[in-house]
This record gives sequence, structure tokens and C-alpha cells, in this order.
Amino acid sequence: MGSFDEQRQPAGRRRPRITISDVSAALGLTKSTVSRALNGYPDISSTTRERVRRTAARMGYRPLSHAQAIRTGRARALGLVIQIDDHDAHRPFLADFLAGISFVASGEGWTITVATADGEAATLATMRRLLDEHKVDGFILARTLVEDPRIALLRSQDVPFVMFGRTRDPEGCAWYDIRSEDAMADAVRRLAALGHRRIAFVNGGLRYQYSRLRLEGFRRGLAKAGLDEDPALVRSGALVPGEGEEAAEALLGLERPPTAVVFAVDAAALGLYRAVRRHGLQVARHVSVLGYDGTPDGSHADPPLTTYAVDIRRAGERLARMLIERVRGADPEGLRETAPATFVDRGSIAPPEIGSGDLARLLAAGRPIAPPRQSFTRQSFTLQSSNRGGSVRCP
Amino acid sequence: MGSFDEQRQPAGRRRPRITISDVSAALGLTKSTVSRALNGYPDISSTTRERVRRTAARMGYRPLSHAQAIRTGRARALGLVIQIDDHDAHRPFLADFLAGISFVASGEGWTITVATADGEAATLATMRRLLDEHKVDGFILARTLVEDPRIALLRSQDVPFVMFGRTRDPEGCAWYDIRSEDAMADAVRRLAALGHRRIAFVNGGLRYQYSRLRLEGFRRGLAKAGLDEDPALVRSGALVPGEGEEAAEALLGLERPPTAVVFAVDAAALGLYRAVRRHGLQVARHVSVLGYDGTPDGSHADPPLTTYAVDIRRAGERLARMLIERVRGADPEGLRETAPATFVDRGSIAPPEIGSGDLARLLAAGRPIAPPRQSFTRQSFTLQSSNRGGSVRCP
DNA sequence: TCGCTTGCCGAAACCGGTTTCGGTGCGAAT
DNA sequence: ATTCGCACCGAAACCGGTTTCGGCAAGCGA
Repeated sequence: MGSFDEQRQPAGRRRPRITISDVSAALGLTKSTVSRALNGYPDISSTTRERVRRTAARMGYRPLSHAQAIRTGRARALGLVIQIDDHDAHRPFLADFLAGISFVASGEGWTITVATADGEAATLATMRRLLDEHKVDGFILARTLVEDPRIALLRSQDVPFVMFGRTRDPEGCAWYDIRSEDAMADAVRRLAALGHRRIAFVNGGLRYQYSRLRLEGFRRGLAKAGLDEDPALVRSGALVPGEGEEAAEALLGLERPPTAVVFAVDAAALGLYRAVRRHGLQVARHVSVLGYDGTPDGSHADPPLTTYAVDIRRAGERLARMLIERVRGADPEGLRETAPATFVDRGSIAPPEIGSGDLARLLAAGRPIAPPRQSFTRQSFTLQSSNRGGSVRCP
Repeated sequence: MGSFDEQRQPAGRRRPRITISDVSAALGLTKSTVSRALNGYPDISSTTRERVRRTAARMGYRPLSHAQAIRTGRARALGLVIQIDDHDAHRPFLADFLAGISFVASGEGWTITVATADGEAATLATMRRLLDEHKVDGFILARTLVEDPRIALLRSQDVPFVMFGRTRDPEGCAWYDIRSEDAMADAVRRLAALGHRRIAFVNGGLRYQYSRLRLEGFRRGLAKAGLDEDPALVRSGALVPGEGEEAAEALLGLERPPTAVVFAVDAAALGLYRAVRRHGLQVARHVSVLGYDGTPDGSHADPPLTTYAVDIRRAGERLARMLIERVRGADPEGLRETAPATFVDRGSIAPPEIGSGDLARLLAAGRPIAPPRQSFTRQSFTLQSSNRGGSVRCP
């Protein structure tokens, strides 16, 4: 009946693997010849090599990476240690990042070993353990720090690694990075073109390498637009909505508040929404906001957050490929790559409806109608988010 | 200077591992004795066993899992295959899930091998590959399906696995699950207590096992509250905001629309916000919403989404421990566990301000002013989300 | 005292590969 | 006709563990 008996298995039994001995026996050769043929050693004739390759493929032979690792020390595994105490701004991207890495790794017959660690010390200890047990051949390092102890560790141990994010000292470092500094400069350009003169910048964590670059990009944008930098309009350390909210609150409390705010991190930008709403104002209309990352959350905000999207899956793909090449002996100098972010306009930026002065007056006046946060009274149809709008429209 | 020379390494050189031969040589015993002592074989005297254990620990010896695997077939690695074409409602949780798994795995000296796959066939192929190469000793299966081909595969191969989510046929299955059905029942109870009579339910994907349970819980809640089930108020297949929006739109278009909607998935519940906003109405005030999952996104909505939060990290921890025990030979019958979800009130439910009839009339009246989705004209102060409010307040 | 367990450990095979070291056959140079 | 070199492959050691098998000495009953 069945055309192919290959699938037939006695239930509950795993069929035994095909080993190199099976292949060599089928060919009438020795293990060593098969091994060298498959690994491309030059002392095997090309005809034999081809013959071995074909039968091995036909028999479905794939070497056991464990068995190889014990002799070669290489496990064909990429290491990824995720530091979980970090801000979780990047968490939504983890699946995509993994997908990219896995796609390339699987294609090459490699696997991914991931671990999480709580804190820098634990991260280093985990990496050490994985290396000590030869579990991985190298690491993908996400979130490059300005002073990154992981680099020091891996350099001293002479272990291959690639970074998501550039480094100051490039020695021995391969990387893939998004040119977020260009995005920040472009953000300023766009806002200036819309007519904004007071543009603020809320940076991320200063320990991360990217924050240096983004600030630099922001400044470059200001200079190109012919705008002076007001130190009061530059803040940092905002990685989550709460911190973004604080920063926004501080900016809105200035004598001359900004009419537009550029955030280095989307998650922080979402915090501005809360602050603006609390003051009875509206994003885009009263305050323009630009983020960076392209988080899905941003598209659910009201109005959806305009941002620069990052193709994180591709980052994973490139990094995996680079790391595999590095493990195979490629020079890190040749493995450095950057890509641009993509501008995604979703409506959170607009020409300034009112200037900084009017905005300050509006903010100082306080909220005309107190926010009926929990007003469920039938007689009033007042809608929370439209109070200010209503008062403007019906003076 | 340095107190401990242990850390001193010639730069660029990895210090050689300590092997079992090193330990046996130091003890004056043979490899086999050391191996059996460390693995608790009964034919080693307890005094020798202790002596071996102590010196091994002192020397920092840890067996190479690869070398073990080649003989024992066990790699001390947990497998996790993430199907990326699935709805991404669970993506924000991935980091926490991994953290839980990794925490337990690291403690036991195990590692985690993850892979992503695009589609069911690819998932099965990936699992087969990992098994074929002895890369993992078992799998953690997330998102149990009603008909789950992964279970069939693993059963036939006699491979240990644990599931996040119960199964219909429990044979050979160990699991950890959240009793989301209880959450759904509780949701109905709360809404009924607030005075809601027309309560809708928007389920997730019917191919997932959880959707059966949640529907069942919703029905139980209705019955307990003495409410009849209206088939028009039950929908399914909403996993992302877009689908949730569609479902909400359909519900709001009913002759007798619901005043409260229970969602099986937070991400879908966020879609209702958009629909409600488009109609110029407000969540909580006009339509109460209850979600499930506890996504961080929900807390940024306006008003923040009331939901049932799931401790996903703990799920990862429990599942990892269970799988390790299963690999060690534990019976699956004893490895089944459920836990409750936690109610998190963030303000998206309230007593119905207006009844279903008034709501229908409000909806039928339509939005007075069409939404100027991209109107940035200076002369018009019209704001998208305040039209309804403005028109009501300033007739 | 003898034989037979029993406890405990060493010797060696083994797992599935890789790598070193020789050894063979052949053509070309002497 | 030797010798030499070279291309090509087999034999065996090796990697770091586990597991089987066997042997020795002590303990025990007959």
C-alpha cells in the first residue's frame, strides 16, 4: 500500500540515527575518508568526494554536532544572553530578532542557545559558563554599552562575537547597526520644515552607545535647520513610558515649552501622550511627537505615533550570518554593516497650531475643565479627551 | 598585588578546561570511578563518592555535556520552537517566558535551545531536526492547539515534553496552565454586578485549546449571573487589534449592542478602543471592556485596559522544572498544574452610563463630522477624536 | 578451611565523530 | 631498473566522557 516505507516506524520507538559508520560501510570506505571527504580535505579525490557527498545526502546522514564538538571544540551554536533587568523597550522585538537569527542559523545547520541573566555580573557569569562548557561558539551581543564589559571578556578569551550596535573601540568587533543618528537628524529636519522652532530631544539611557549617536544626530539636525540648541530642551534617561512622561512634564513646564519633541525611544514617547492628555492638550495638534523603534504599541496610540521603524528581523539575520562567518575565521574588519531606519508617518506630527508662547499660556492656565476621569453621570456627555478641543472650538 | 591568581590569564588565551582525567589523576583514581561517583552509582563507596565530589568541586570540574551526550544521548538542553506566523499577541511575553525557563534551566546546569519556524510544517520539521541531532532532550510546547500535531510527533518518537496549556487527550502530557476560564467567568460576574445586562464575548482563535475553555468560562459566568446567552454577542477569531476592531464594529452595529465586551485576548481588546473612538464614544463610559493577558500595551490605552494578568515568568519556571523532571523519568500524570490569573482593574469597566437602547441610538445617529484623518490645516481646529464631544457640548 | 557472595574499584570498550600518521600504487625523473 | 614524489586512502589514536566486564579482597556460612 504505502509507497514509501521510510516513514513507517514501530510506534513509540525512535529510529536510530544514521552515523558516519553507516555511510562508510555503505560505501566500502573508512570513517576517516568519509569524514575528510565531507569536510573538504584536499587529500581526497574529487570523484570520491562527490560519491561520498551524494550517498551521505541520500542516506540522510548529518553529523552529530556533539560528537564533532568534543574533538573540534565547536558546537555549531550561536549564543545569545538577554539581560532582563534592562529596560524592556526592546522586548516586543525579541521574537522578530530571534526569527532572523534562527532563519539563518537553521539554514546553516546551526542552533541558538539563549539564556537570560539578571544584571551585568550574571550576564558575564552566564557567558563564561556557556563558553566553559563549549555550548556556544560565539555570541551575539545586543545593546552595545559605551563601556561594555562583555567585549572585554570575549576579547580576553579570544571568542568570536558580533554586536548589534557600533562600538567606540572597534578592535576585534564586528557589528550591524541602524544609523539612528540619521533618523534623529531627519526628525529635526521634518519638524523644522513643518514650522517648529522649539524642538526638544528626550534621549534614552546614556550608558547605551546608541544614545550618544542619537544625540549627535539630533544636534546635527538642529544645525542644518539653522536652529540653536537650547540645553533646557535636551533630556535623557527615558526608556519607559513613565520616564517619558516625567521628561515631557518637565519640558511642558518650561517658560518656553517645545512645540515638538523627538524621542530616542518609542516607549518613552508614549509617556508624553499621558502628560499631554493630563494637561487637556492633544498630541500632534498642540505638541508634535516623533519616536524611534517602530514599536507596535505606537500604532495603537491616539494619534498613532510617528516613528522610525527598525527592521529587527533583518538585523537578526545579518548578525547571525556575520557571527557564523566570524567563527569560521573571517576578519571582523570586513564584517561591519549599517542600515537606515524607515520613517513611518502615522500622524503624531503636524505644523504647530500655536506657538511656544501660546502653548505656555495654555499650560499655565491649567485645564479649563477638570478631567472627568471617572465621570459616569448620565446628564453630561462631556468626553474626556475632547475638553480642550471643545473649549477651543466653542469659545 | 592580586590576591588571587586564579583569574590571571595570559591575554588572548583561553585556559584549558578541567577534564575528568584531571580529576581522576588528582585523586589517584580512574576516570570510570570518578564518573560513577559523580553520577551516584551504587557501586562506589560513600566515602570515595564524597571525596570525589569535593575535589571535583574544588577543582571546578564540570562535565562537558557534549561528551556526555554522545554516549548517553542526553544533552541537558530544553527545546523551544516558536511559531512566528502565529498571532503575535504573546510576543511581549516572550522575554519573560524565556527568563522563567532560563532561570530554572541555568540552576540545573541545563541550557535552552530555541528556534523559530514559519508555519506548522516548518515547526514539525525543526523539531525533528533538533531531535535527530540530539540537540534537545525534550520540548516546551506553547499555545496548545485543539488538534496539535506536535503532540502526535513527540508521542510517536517517545520524546518528553510539557505543554503551556491543557490538552483534551491527556495521555502522556504534562502541562502548566492558567485557568483562564475562571477569569472569563469572573469577568462576567463583575460586569453583571456593575449592572450590565448585555455582555458580549470576543474569543481568540478557535484552533487554540484555550478558546474552548474561555468560551466555556464565559458561558458559566452568564449562567451564574442569570443572564441568557445571545449568540449575536459571541464572536471569535480576534487575535490582533485589527480583528478586535472588526468584531467590536460588528457588535456595535447590532440592533441591541452590548454595553460591555469581554475579550479573550488583550491585543484584540485594544482594537475595540479604535472602534469606540471612531464612533465618538468612550471606553468605560459607554462601553466597558475587559481583556485577558495583562499586556503592557493595555496600560497605555486610554483608559488603561482592565484585564486578567498572567504571570508568564512563573509559567516558564514551572514548565522548565517539569520538563527536566520528565526527562529524568518522572511520570507525566504527576506533572500537571494550573494557576489562576490575577484581576487588574485599570479603569476600562464601569457601570453602564446608558443602556443598550440609548447606546444604539447614539451609534445610529452617526458621527456628525467626518473624521479628518490627516487634516493639518491651520484654519480648522477640528480634531479627529473630539468631533463627537464637541458637537454634543456645543449644539 | 573452603567456597561463595558482596562491595568496591580498575581496565577496557564504546559513543560518533576528527585528525595524525603511514602505506600503497602510480607516473616521472635519474 | 631504481628512486623519488605525489595523490589518495586506511589504520589507529584521540576527544571527554559513560558503561560493561572482570577481578580482588573482605565477609559470611558451611
